[in-house]
Amino acid sequence: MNAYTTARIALPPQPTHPNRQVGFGSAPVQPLSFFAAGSEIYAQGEKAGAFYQIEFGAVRIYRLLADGRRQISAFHLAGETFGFEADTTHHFFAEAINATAVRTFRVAAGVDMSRQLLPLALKGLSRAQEHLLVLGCQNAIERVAAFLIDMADRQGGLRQVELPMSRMDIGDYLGLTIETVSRVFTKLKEKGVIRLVNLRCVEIVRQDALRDMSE
Amino acid sequence: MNAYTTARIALPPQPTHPNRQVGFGSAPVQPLSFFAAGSEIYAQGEKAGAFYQIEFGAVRIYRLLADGRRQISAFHLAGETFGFEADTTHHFFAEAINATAVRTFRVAAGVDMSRQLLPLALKGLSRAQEHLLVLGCQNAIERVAAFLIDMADRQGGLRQVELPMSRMDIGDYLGLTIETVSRVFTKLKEKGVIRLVNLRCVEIVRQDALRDMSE
DNA sequence: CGTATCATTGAAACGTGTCAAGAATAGTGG
DNA sequence: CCACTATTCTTGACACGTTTCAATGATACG
Repeated sequence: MNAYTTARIALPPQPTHPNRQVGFGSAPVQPLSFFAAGSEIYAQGEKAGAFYQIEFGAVRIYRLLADGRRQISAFHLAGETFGFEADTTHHFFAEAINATAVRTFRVAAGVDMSRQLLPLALKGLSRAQEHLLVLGCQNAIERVAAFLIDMADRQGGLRQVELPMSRMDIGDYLGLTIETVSRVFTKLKEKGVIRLVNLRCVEIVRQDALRDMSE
Repeated sequence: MNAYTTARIALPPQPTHPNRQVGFGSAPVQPLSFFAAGSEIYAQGEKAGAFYQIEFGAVRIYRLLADGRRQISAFHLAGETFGFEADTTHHFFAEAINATAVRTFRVAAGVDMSRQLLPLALKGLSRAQEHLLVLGCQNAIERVAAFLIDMADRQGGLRQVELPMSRMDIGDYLGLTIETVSRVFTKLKEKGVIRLVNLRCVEIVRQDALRDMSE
């Protein structure tokens, strides 16, 4: 058992269904599936064959190395889509970060979804490549800055940015330790670039400065 | 002018055409285009709208940061396909590493290529995500080991692996400096895991050991 | 209110980067 | 074909950034 599988519940709309078969099979209506914070949406090695759109909440997509190191390849927020694979098998884990609802779209055998999936795949590819640039070239400050800018943009460019994930998640996404992430937040705060409204909410005080830092 | 744009020629089959319009427009036949070592196939910001299959040679796909740092997001070898984008614009540079010939497939306006492109996009996504794991979690030795294993697998799993790219290219791909790449090669050599046949050719002496290292 | 979890901060260790020199390789012209 | 030159690669010493380890502080939960 590891820290990522804790599943606590206390949710918005409906009671949560840890059972992730909810909504599968009944093709036309695509009902919602609910996931508690930390619960698994799918696992590496499982059979793929559906994609998921987030109604509310947030999801982390990750892989594990044999020794437990974790790389989060993407976060997905409300409105975004994830879960399609090159293979018929999932190569990643998907977990709800918070209380999350997803709409599941099963791909029926024999039905060609290329037209719908290609833009999603290309979007994912584009994001992954952007992330490669960050991990391959940038130092801790630049990585955190890029992350905050990205989160802000995806939340409509508001000054207040919600961070649904923990420092550990951010670290595993950016290839840094939680201590380094924490130190960078402190440094950005000291420079007056951001303000920590609370642990999970950042106010971007000087967006220009942050953008400069992110490259 | 930078080191990456040197274009020297002395080629296999036909005379090289530095003009990369060769083969475009003439839809049905898809003739070959030739590129000298270091020459550009397309640039960031250019209009996209085609994809390319490598007949022979090797290609690097990369982005640049404002200060000149370069992230190579992928290498492509003979038989592989690259060049499609989420957007109508290229977000990357593509350069021939060596003397290279590519077959260009123009996507005519209004024609739906989703069915053909989706598997390619998913393959690219899968590769990018694998690479993310390497850059996000692994140290220098693990990165180089993973790189060599990948190159070996893509060349049919032979003991002798050709490395068409320079140490600088490898470094920019793995998020390391050329010095670190060089030191890791030396260390792997000392451990008897690889043998440097010459600068651009590695013999994998103990594949098991290398695979262990790559994770 | 007490306890577990998560985040911050500090000091020291480690790995990789930087800078500089020398060796090997490839390309050029006699 | 050989020597000359430019480029690329290797190696070493040192600097720097990030990680590790450990302790303290803040926050969420029962």
